[in-house]
Amino acid sequence: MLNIKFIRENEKMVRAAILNKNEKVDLDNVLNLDQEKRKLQFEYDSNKAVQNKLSKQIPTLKKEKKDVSEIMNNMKELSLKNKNILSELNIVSKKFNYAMLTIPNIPSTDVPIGRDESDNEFKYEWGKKPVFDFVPKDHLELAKINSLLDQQRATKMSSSGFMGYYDKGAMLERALINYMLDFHIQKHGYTEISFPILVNRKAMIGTGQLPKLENDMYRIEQDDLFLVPTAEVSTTNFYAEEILASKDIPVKFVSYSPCFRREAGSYGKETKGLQRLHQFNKVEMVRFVKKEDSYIALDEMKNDAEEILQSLGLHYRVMNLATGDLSFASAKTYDLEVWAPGTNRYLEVSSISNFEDFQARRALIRYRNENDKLEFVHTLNGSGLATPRLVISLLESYQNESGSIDFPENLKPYLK
RNA sequence: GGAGAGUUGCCGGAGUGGUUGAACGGGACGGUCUCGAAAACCGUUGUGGAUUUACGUCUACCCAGGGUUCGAAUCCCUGACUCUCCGCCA
Repeated sequence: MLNIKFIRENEKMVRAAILNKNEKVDLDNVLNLDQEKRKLQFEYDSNKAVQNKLSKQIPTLKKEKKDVSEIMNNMKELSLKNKNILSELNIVSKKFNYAMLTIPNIPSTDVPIGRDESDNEFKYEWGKKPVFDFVPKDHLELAKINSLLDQQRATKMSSSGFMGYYDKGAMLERALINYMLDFHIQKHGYTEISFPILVNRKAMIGTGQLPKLENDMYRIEQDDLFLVPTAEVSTTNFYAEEILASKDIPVKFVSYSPCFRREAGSYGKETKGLQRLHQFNKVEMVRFVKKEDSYIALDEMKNDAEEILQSLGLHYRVMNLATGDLSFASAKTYDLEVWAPGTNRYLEVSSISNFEDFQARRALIRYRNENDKLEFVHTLNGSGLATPRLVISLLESYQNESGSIDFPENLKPYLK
């Protein structure tokens, strides 16, 4: 959520952000509601002031045994009038609050302006594409040869878009999760947490998935709970409605969770095999930092994620997302795209984002600064990493001509 | 799922209709005292909104949302959560 005062004073910038992010928001409506709300608030406050003042006189007058019937009658009228104003104010406030939730965050100044992912800016790459003296197979062929995946049975018991891992495949995935968690905990100083993957509406609004993406989320109607699309939701909401002491931040959390995405309308879009699933596993990093530190933290987190890929010897490139590809809540996002030689594509395995105070305003996460003043924290998160595409890249990068796989040394202790 | 108890400020805890943003105690912060510290004493100590150049003023908030009333932390209704006991259960 943006600060309404900021919106009033920087209307142009907000309009540009909405346009560049391909969002459809009626900003005029927001500004009108804001004005109307303030007008009603003023009316209510000044009427209430009169009412309170008169009301305080009543007990004294009564003690002096004076007749209060006339003043009471006047008060009745005043009170009724103000109640009407209040109910109007409540209606306008609700509309205003909702409208505020539909305004996206403003992209940082060094985010390239562009329509979609084709405008993402290439920053740099690490390693080289592996060279094979045979035609590399894609991960589905390799999985078949080694009996690692079973999509048919997953679909049988669930529905399309779900994947099953079998034998060494299941072990590999579990190994990766543990490997990455240990890596971030031991080498990068994160604290592991594990919180519900079924969360309420408020939490989903807090991190910005709602109201925009309701159709892309799995929802338990009976309880109005949502399956998280990422551990970001439960991890960032850890501190919702709390005030942190200056000494308690920065906070660095890492959390593993399954992630659920309906991906409504994305069928046929590079969905083969492990590329795009309704359910997948992911290790997620989240940071809470002071506002002046968030861009340094963003770079650190990008490195944290990169080191996983480096330690596994996988070639990848780093992209600075263009405004049109940036998520609703993000101010700046780096994507790490790992190379998959058999699929012959770069695959996104990590998004690392700085939300500045956008999520903190929604979820009400604040801290006391050195001067004891309350400030909104800056929140960040980054995948570290998502397993399915990492599995694709590992299988395809480390394949032999026979179809067997030689996993990197670092992973071997986890594969026993 | 059944029965009961509760939810007040940083914490403990009072407050059952009127000047209560909230007694009292603790903590924290500032000051006096001291070579320094402790003790003692004095003072300060919430958040949002509106308005103001500013000092300030007004308003809202005692789990949330409604209601009664001239007036609600206090009465009524609905909901959430916590605790205790019983049932069920990995």
